[in-house]
Amino acid sequence: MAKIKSSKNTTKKETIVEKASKLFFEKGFSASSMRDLAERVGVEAASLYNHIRSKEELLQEICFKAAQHYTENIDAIEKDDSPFIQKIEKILRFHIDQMINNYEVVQVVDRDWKHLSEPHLTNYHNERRAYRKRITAIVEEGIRRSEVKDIDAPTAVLIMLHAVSGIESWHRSVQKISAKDLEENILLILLKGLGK
Amino acid sequence: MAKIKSSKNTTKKETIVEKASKLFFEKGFSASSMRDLAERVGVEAASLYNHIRSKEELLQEICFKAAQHYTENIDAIEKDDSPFIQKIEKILRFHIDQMINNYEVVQVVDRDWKHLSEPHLTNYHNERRAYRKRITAIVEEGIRRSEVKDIDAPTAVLIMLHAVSGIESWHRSVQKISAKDLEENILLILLKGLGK
DNA sequence: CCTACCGATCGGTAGG
DNA sequence: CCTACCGATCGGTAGG
Repeated sequence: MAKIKSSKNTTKKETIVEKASKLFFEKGFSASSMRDLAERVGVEAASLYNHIRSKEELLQEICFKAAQHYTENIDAIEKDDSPFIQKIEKILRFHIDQMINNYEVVQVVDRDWKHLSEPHLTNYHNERRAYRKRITAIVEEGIRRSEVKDIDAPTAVLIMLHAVSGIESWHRSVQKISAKDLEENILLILLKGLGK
Repeated sequence: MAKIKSSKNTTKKETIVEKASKLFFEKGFSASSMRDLAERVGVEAASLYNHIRSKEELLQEICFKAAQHYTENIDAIEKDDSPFIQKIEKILRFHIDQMINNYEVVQVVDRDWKHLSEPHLTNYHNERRAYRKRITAIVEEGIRRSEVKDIDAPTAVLIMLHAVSGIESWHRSVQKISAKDLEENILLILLKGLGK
């Protein structure tokens, strides 16, 4: 009776995953119930299972789709032949953009990926580590070429990725600066530092 | 029969809160059950309720104790009459220390404070905002005195606090640098930037 | 501190 | 896509 709305370009499953991203973002994966989700989608809880296999499959979709997106970006940046400090800038800009425009997914992945079950948990963990290693390699090459300060590269990557994850709360801030100003401020801080 | 171990300086309740911090850190607040916790404490689930009122009270204890600790630190830093860039450095060092030595609590608070119920949720939210405002004021004064770059202060605070939260995964890293090196690297990156 | 137990809610299935 | 329902587990209480 109450059918799931989905335009030509999105399947019903995609609609469910999208609603699930927002729900999980708001309540966290574990505290979100399939009845919660069903209500937002506009059907009975049992009906969801015609489109998905389980609650966890939703988390899998969210995590691995995001991982794929990240991998595609780092692929492009590695091929790029600009200076390494610019590669780092591009990585930062990508993550800032993601955090501004796709923050529900990014936050859910970061906060709840540990709730994946095996073998997905190990797979995801490996993808995550591989991704960070690729960024670390770029930072290390930047150091070798004297484009980047002589710092511990893994630490720098930790700082870069987590600093940007803070932008999530920018969405709720009262005196909001523009997305563009936010991006430039973050780049200035991370590339040039707070001190004068 | 199976009594809760507690040395002279810790009450049974404190022992439970400590075990709860570790459990919540590992599984998240919502996915942690009181039966999980009871097993770690070494008693039956029902016995926990002789020491605590509810599961949520544990989260309250964790969140507000941490908040108090943060407030005490910022109190001291405000009284301090060193240059503002050094105040910022002290704030960073405090948070780095917390993340290294008290990471379970810090992570639980950051990830799960939203699961507090009213009026605790609003109280905690206000404390959090007030704390950030006090740091923002310090950054702004640093800018006014030309000790800090002319950046958007609220953004700088977001970056500072969240960059440091990334250290949590340092605990699980394979090639671990020392805590001291970690701290100096983070300060170098945040105060002087990645670029050369 | 434990045994025994409660009502509520969970993820998910059967059958149409 | 819904109604009806299942077994499991949840936070928490009564009573000793």
